[in-house]
Amino acid sequence: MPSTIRDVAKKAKVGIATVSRVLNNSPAVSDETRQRVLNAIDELNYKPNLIARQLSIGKTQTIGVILPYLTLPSYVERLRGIQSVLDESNYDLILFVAEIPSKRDTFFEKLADKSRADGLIIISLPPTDEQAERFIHENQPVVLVDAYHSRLSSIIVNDIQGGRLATKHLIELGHKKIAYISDYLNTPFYPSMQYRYKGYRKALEEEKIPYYQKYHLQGDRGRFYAQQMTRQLLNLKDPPTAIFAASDTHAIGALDVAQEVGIKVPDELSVIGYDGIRDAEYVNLTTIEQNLFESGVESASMLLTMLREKPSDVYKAELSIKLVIRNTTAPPPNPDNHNL
Amino acid sequence: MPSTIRDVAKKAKVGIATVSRVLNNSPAVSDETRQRVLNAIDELNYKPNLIARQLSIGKTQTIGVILPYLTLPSYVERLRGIQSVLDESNYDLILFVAEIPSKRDTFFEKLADKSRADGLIIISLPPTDEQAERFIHENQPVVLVDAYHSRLSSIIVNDIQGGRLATKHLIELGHKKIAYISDYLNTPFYPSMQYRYKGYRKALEEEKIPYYQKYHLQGDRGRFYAQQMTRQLLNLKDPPTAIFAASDTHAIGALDVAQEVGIKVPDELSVIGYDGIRDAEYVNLTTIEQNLFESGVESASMLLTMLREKPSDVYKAELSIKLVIRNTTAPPPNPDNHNL
DNA sequence: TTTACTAATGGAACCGGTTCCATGTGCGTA
DNA sequence: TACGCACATGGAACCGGTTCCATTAGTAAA
Repeated sequence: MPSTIRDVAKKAKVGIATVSRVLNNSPAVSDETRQRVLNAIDELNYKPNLIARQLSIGKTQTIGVILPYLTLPSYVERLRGIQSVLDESNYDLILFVAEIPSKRDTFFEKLADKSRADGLIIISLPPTDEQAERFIHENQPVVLVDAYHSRLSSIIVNDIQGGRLATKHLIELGHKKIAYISDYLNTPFYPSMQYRYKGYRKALEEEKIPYYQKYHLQGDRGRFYAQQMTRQLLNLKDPPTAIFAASDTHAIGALDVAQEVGIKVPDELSVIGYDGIRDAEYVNLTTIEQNLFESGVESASMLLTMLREKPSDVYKAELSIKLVIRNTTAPPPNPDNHNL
Repeated sequence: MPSTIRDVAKKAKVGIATVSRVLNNSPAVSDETRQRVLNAIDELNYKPNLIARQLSIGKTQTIGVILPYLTLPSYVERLRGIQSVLDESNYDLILFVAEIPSKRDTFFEKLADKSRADGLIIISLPPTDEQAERFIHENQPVVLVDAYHSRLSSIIVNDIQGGRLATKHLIELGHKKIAYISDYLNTPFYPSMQYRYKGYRKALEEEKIPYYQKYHLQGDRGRFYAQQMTRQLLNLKDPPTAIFAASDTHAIGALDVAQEVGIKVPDELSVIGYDGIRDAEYVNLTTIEQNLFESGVESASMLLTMLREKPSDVYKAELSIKLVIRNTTAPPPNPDNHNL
């Protein structure tokens, strides 16, 4: 029913190759012929068939994005960044949400070859060596965000550094009883939680602050479980004076509980988050800000560059982080712990 | 480089048609032949080319989703619902975010014909008559969510009813000074805000509560502007005793300000939201809950049904809403306004 | 005037699947 | 024994673009 390039060619009394040239802005067409073709296109209300074009040139003009969750704002922020770049390009975005680990493997498999997407952006889902090998073998360009593999390009944040920075901030304020709450550290998703934890341990060690097992809690993902962990911490005989939450979502859960039980933040309890989601600003949360939106922008730009230039090496970029001090951290309540 | 159906045919010593039959589980292949083909596929590590298939059958196996923002949780929730259904189907999801109105038109135009997607789900972006006509003419299946057009299928919420319900709840608690805050009502996005407002007016009228212009504020989208509007309301000489916020995001902004200026919710000020996003539960917000995730599920299911059954009529579904009473609404402070 | 080169153009092959249609084989039935 | 039919199967055409290559015309150089 819809008209094809051959209809246009017939109407304009030219060959199909010429129509194709006009469509692709080839200079090798005379102005007069071009105009005839354009008129014919107009009259027939012709729209080129994208699929046919894709088959012919062997590209999908599509970028696949794979991420673990849509429920957490940090992923959505990254996605927004990606989307904003792709929107300016000729690439469409297909979205895959791998809420359970088996999906991740399915998606990796499904997208390994180029038949669905010309390239992939993978957020917080580190591929196995075997999977990475597959991408390389199939020549499928991949950019990892918040995940790392030596053979693939990536945009990462120095989470050890970030964890250290957050913990140091609390130590400098005079805290000694510093808790760390996070997702389960051994999940395949969100490996950065582990690095943040390493940074936490490192800072404690450097500053000769003892580490207490009881101040280190892990739980299921999300604000609700962060609340539970916080309750547990605050119920200790010797509760922490500060909580380093491995994500802003965790931190907000901690703030919920503080408010609920009437503990004043930051006077009685300091809370520092990590990520820099929008809500962090709203609740005035001190946090380690990694520019999430920017990480999406960077990853998409990197991938587009790779598609354009087909580099033989992988790209590695590290995004900067910064400590943003707001109103949820302060020196601990008992003055004998203060710095001078 | 990758092997094709002809390679497989050669290896298995069969015709290409037979290979195709095996790929498509046609019963018209003998077990023995089928096995030979499967072995060949295995040996060659053959993967069918999706694009070629799409061109051949004239379908993209892709659903386009167009939504205005990724910044607000309500859209993301709907998207999640859509995603969860599509994930179980053979359809991929291409995402288009129309942050500015001109993008909306571009996307509508780009996706009007079937060359990029077999069907569309459009969230909160009502098409013009002309655009709707275009979809119909191109035979492009469309499901609108939180938007309405008589000639297109849609999943809507009775927002007038919802606005009425919220307002009545406040009135029944004894409030007479009830404010309404929302986005600008005349934006092309999020037309439901208007209906909620109508419901608000209707309830006031029915209960013979006077409407005051000063209690009706509009502003830019988002929590921040909701905060501003709330400050403005609370600074009135005769401030409202209750605020009906047109979205939970607005309501949360209102709660921020109440806390900031030390006004107790719900004792001194009642706040009711609308939507039922996750955060509403966290902050214990009384709200009109429309099942956002469910609306996504429903729209995707509807679209898949349409693709399967090619109905001549449009589908219209209305999702139910319910009042969820939590801890942000209570009778107004001065007792003389109470019900008996 | 012939030759050489460039510019504009058309036809055919190709991308890798699906599917229509023709062919061959084996079996039951008249 | 001949006929008809169902079942497997293969070949070719097709989907609608892109592109290689050949052809023609026009112009500058020899």
